[in-house]
Amino acid sequence: MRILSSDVKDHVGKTVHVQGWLHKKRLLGGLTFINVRDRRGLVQVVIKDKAEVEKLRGLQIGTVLTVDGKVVEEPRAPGGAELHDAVVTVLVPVTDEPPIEIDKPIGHKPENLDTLFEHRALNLRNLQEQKIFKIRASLLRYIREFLGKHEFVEIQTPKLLAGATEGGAEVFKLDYFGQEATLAQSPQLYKQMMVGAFERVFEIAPAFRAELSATTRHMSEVMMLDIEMGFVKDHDEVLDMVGDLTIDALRRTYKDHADDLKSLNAPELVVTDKVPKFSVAEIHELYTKATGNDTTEEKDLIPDEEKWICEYTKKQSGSELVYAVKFPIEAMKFYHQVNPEDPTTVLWGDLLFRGLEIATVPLREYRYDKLVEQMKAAGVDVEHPGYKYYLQAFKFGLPQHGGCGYGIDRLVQKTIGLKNVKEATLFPRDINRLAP
RNA sequence: GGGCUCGUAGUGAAGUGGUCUAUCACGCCUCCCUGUCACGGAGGAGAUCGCCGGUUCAAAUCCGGUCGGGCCCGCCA
Repeated sequence: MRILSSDVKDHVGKTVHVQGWLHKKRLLGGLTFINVRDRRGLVQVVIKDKAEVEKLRGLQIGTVLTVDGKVVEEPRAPGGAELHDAVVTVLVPVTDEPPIEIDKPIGHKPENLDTLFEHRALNLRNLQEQKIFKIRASLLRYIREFLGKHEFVEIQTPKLLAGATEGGAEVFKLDYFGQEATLAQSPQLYKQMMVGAFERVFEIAPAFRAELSATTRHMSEVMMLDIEMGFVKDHDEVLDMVGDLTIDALRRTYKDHADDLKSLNAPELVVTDKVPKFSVAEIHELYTKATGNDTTEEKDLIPDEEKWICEYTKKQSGSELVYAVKFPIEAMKFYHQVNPEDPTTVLWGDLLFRGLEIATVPLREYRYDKLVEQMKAAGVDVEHPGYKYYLQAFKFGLPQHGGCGYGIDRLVQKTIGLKNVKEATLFPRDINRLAP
């Protein structure tokens, strides 16, 4: 029966069978140490028999093997135990030298990332690199658990669309049996329709954007968390739900992955029980006053402002999370709700974390006539199949609702403190990478 | 779409007109080594300096083009 690396120490005195990959060889003459890697980590094997060592001659890191050996308690061994009197059986010999080293921490300098992604399948055999994606998996689990507890139904919506989208980002176009289709840049319209069925829905799925952006925070394929909830009394209720979700997921991650985060040099988490809110106008004013760089005419926040307000809030309120709310009407999309208390702004908030926008959190226009009016004003063809069925949901009754589009890759990036969003992505897609 | 930058063994770096017949570290190969854990020691192989053209007595080094990266701005579910 197979014993996993982390359980070896529980079998002192017994002979156990481990399976894994050859991770490291250290030959010291009459004594050889090898590390075997499995899904739990590493186990150290001590080999004295020359014939056993000889089985590994010419075999490279990555060789798949089994080891049968006696578990010996040994304070000098990592984990406190190791295998002795080992019998090695090679299952899949690897003779080619790997193109990158996998048993040492791999540098994430920007100019080296291309090499890492080129050899991603091997690079992810590095235990340090794996931690990023175990943390990512946990974040997603905590998010699902939070939303499940709050009675959100997880849905999946189509990614092949009939051309129309809610506007904004550039879309990928493709041939669909002779007609033009696009790849979804967001499940926006579908999740709103589903409020009419389930009240509260969410989806975790890829979204595709064809922008020619080449920055550390953009990719062509991103993992989006989309949430939509009905019967909300105001914008704050939506902002708080998304804020609470984020705080909960971050706190749990920092608790459960404390060691991993530390070894990845993640910053200390500084959050409060509620995410502080500033209007865009307030941020422009504060930033202009503090830096002398006048942004009061900007419709959106500039990247430097996003960084600045995060640092400001961390200092003033002890929160690395902050909301920018009440965006100017010039920036609105047709599905946003205009602020009834100030028609020059829309009820739309951006959630910022450690200097980066990670989610947009608006309240939707739910009144059919008002929505049609806003769509027409935006130049949208309301008879187009991409919009017709969307409007049907409103015509037959949708309550006031709001939600968010939330960048999972960016959340992972910022949680760990990675410089580039692509480092938080298994196989990133950008303007010049489509493989592996 | 605009701007700025970088391409040197498998990997990461040094070298920015001549002493470069290109240096170092890791990895790889051979040998030595009984407590390694970035093991140590001795030796060895491995690079037409991204590609094309130009300037020059002389180009990894300067210039132009090209291909491939990176970073920022714009744009942005």
